Amino acid sequence: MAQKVKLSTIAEALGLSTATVSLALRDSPLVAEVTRERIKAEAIASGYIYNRRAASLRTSKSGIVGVCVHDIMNPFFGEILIAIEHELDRHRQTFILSNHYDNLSKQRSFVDTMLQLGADGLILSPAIGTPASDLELAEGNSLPVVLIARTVEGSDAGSFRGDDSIGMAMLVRALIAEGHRSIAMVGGTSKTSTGRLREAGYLHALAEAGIEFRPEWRIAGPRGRHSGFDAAETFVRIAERPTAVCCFSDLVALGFMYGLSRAGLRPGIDVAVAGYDDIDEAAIATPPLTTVANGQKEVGRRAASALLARLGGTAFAETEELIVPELRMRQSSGFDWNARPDLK
Amino acid sequence: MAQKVKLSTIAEALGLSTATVSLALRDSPLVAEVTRERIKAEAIASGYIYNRRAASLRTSKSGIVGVCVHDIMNPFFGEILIAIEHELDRHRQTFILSNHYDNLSKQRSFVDTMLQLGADGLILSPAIGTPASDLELAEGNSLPVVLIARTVEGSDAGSFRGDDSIGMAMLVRALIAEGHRSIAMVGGTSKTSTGRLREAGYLHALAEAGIEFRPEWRIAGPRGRHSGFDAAETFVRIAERPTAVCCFSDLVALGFMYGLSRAGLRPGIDVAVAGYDDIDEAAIATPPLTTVANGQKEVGRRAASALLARLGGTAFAETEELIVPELRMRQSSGFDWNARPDLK
DNA sequence: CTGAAAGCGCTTACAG
DNA sequence: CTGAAAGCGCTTACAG
Repeated sequence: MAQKVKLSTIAEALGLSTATVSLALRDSPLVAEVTRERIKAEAIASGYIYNRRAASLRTSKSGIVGVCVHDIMNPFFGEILIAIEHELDRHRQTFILSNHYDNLSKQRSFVDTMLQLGADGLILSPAIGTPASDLELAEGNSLPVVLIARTVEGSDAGSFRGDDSIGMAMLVRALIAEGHRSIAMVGGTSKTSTGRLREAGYLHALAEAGIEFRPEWRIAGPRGRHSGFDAAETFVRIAERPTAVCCFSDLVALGFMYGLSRAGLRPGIDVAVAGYDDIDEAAIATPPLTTVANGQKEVGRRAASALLARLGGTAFAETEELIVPELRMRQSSGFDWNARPDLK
Repeated sequence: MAQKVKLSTIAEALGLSTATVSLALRDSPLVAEVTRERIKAEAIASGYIYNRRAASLRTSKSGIVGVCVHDIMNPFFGEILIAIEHELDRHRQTFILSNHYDNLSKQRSFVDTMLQLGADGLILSPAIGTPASDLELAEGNSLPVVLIARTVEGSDAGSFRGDDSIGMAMLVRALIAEGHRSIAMVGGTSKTSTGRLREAGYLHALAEAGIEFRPEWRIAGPRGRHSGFDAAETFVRIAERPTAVCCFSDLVALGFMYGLSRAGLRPGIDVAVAGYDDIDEAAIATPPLTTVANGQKEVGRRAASALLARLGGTAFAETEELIVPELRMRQSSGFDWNARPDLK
């Protein structure tokens, strides 16, 4: 390791030119097979390390895809990210992952870094308040952008996600079918498209069934486990407590169920609870969580494929059709009417 | 955005040299203030994007730090990563995050990519089976490595982590103090230093109290929520069922508690359960989880500081001292002896 | 099938 | 305080 090994080191050792070495290392048919083998052997023997920065400077391709979401620790994104990773790996793209925590300036500095590194593409779950011009800045500097989970108003960047309003409406309809006439919604914010659409689905299903919505049923805000937990405190203080609660996400629902228990209420018995996303944990939770499968894997796979197609210059291989949500009924919504004879 | 703007574009527009522009943009005192302001204004006006690849090729500094752990979705790592991110952000280093899923060849390809991109440093939670030579390869190519959570035998790479054996021993002693004489340990593997050390602490505390360890008490393997859930099935089939269980991690414990409930046993009442790590969720879980605080924030902060110090050429600012664990007693370990009169 | 030469966009001594 | 020139390590036409 005394001296850094570069193409020219190999070339000199073998009495060849750097051009030949470069071609051989990338399996060009232009180089005779014997020569290629000699070169590869020498590269390994000498501990050669390919300098991507130099190559990238020359070719203006970096093999890097940037991925930025609110929170990589959120299992919802985790499942999407695994699918993206899988897809990008297959195409030997390096991916750079980051959180923006819904902080616009963090997201901007990420996009900036990607621009500076010459990333080939971007997959974004846009931070709250992302203006279309931010996406145009990237696109304008030949950095294609694909969106996941959320949309950005006024932008024509493709977005891959589930059908949030339909999904939430399906869920609320199912709760109504179980006999519930007072249903709260916990979590989510109107600042995101996801929040707006799920709330719209909730309100739509209520209206459709002729149930009059009451403002105190809507506890907006929570988007994580901890804030879901805290929301239970607000919930138990509602004068005429709803018999069912649909949450913005599974994470919120799981935290909310912890909060109900803490308050002495049994989820699934005293209060019906439902989540959204069907993350891995939902099926094993206590009680198992009723939720809506939101196609995370499909979202990740399609977004990555769409981006790769754009990089390859191919026409959009993937459609932007919304992924159709599926209901997962489990015990958390199995409200026990016998426990509340007053409501019968 | 018609033509790509580079240093020379700005230089020409202003009738200056690229050298001056380059210096001005990096706030060199060598450039007169008026000139600097003119240059900066022009850079912004023209939409100039700094090309880091070019700069990095020239300076052989990339401003990139690679971070690779088994699973970024694991909240244990999540908490470490936040601390690392915070520390690196302050020093304007870009960090590239990746999972290796304890797959050695994934880890190798990550290290390789970092080498190719000319990363300045690496923070690694080494995959199972990582040989010291893998770390030497990186170091030998001037890529400094700092370890978190685990150690690598035969390597002198600094490792930042909690004192696993002491922590687990403390926990088991506490369970013994509550009156338990039969304590199982669920999860973890002897293939990692963490697994070996926590098991050693467990065995040590038993021996110390004169309790004879029984092989069926040790359910090795699980390291995630789902496998913790599955382990409960094995646990309930133990002939003389232990009254307490200490788990390899909080994630395992949380899954295990779900599993116990599924099997009809009440965690904290029928079986005392404890975790390890004190992740955020532990305190709000049902029941709240007894565990050991493992200093994730401190691990992340120290590891990042140590790496940055090495990059800066400073002597190691952070010591490699193990972080002292702290007990967090909560209700999950509050076994109700009255529920099992046979054991009194 | 192989080589010589230019150039990607920066930064860094070195002059002036 | 500013400029001319070399060079980081690749790849890519272009010759031969």
